[in-house]
Amino acid sequence: MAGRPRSFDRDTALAAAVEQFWRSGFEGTSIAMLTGAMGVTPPSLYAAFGDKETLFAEASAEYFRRTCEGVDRATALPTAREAVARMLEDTARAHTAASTPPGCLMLTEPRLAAQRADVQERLRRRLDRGVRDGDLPAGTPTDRLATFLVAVMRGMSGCARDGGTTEDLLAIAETAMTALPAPQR
Amino acid sequence: MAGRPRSFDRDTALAAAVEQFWRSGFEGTSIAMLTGAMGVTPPSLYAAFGDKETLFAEASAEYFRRTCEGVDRATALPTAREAVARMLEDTARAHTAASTPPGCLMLTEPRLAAQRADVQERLRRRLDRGVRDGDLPAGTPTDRLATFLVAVMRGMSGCARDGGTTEDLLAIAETAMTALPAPQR
DNA sequence: CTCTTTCTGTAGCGATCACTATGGATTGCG
DNA sequence: CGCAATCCATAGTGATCGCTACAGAAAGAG
Repeated sequence: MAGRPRSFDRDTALAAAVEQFWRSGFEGTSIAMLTGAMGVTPPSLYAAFGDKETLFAEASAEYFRRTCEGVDRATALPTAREAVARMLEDTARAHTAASTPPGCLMLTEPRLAAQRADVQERLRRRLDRGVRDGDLPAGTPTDRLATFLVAVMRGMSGCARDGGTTEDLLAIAETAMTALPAPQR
Repeated sequence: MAGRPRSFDRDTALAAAVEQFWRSGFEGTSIAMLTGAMGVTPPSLYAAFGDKETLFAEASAEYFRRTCEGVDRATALPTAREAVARMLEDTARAHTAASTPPGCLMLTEPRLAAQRADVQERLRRRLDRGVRDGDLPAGTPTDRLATFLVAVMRGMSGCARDGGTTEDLLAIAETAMTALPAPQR
């Protein structure tokens, strides 16, 4: 029943694919780049991950999973203001980390609009909770605010890809924070 | 001395190339797509515009020229606040115009970082003038503010590419305006 | 008209794209 | 061991990439 075991670690190879797609996007990444980065020959890649689209779906899902961990940690903070501030700071640092490609795969890749909408929705729900908790004034347009914040994070990603530093992105984050309505008193 | 005249209008063909690059970016646009959109065969394209990089340089320069017209109109407004508001509104409408592809070529294309830096610099200079005119408080971090505003516009472009409406982008613009320091009194 | 110059269309160049057929290598099971 | 199952490496599929050689068509100069 059991055949020859595969000679590479699937999770390690997937992580390499994530980084490659992160760096070059879906269209900019060729199978040859993937096999090189993953240390796997084309037939092994196709046997283990399916075609390029399927591999990208799995890689972007893994990326999204990691992203959501950070988002959940941020949204767990006591106030909406702290949650948003943490989220923007995390974004600034993650997009400019030396150990990973600049920018954000999820915010850059055209075909990941659904993931972006998901994050935006999580953000909006946290803002809604902030309104209920009194962190934000009643009547705060949480939907518009969430749309704005996702746009800002997308801009941060682009800035990082253009060579922007952590400080540049943190400055954007701080400036964006001034758009949050002051807490009700 | 004079040979056979070319059978197409160079400016019209260039405009078609601009739109094609605008829609699909540099890497996403093939010569076949360009020749199709421009109504020109490959040898004519190469004779009139050079290779793909050269054509893109000319097309993006043309796009940039049009963009700067709008930027200049906005920066000519009497106050920095009006200038920024106009610029963001123009951006919201331009990125969602029905007659052109969604989003912005200059803000989306990775290789146009120099043009982005140029616009950011123009914006910063207008903000500096605002400080001198008293439109903005003394000590306003105009450089950080300009970086922020370019990031927001880039986010608006991405939002438009994801299907965002003019209203969505105008909401982002309005929210971003609240990050501008109140005028000195 | 001929000659030169320039443009146009066909057709195809080598390279790379995503992807796979084939055959040998490596495992567990009996 | 033999057998079935699974994976690996070579090599190559047709399609498309950016780009161009070639030959015919259309203009002015003489």
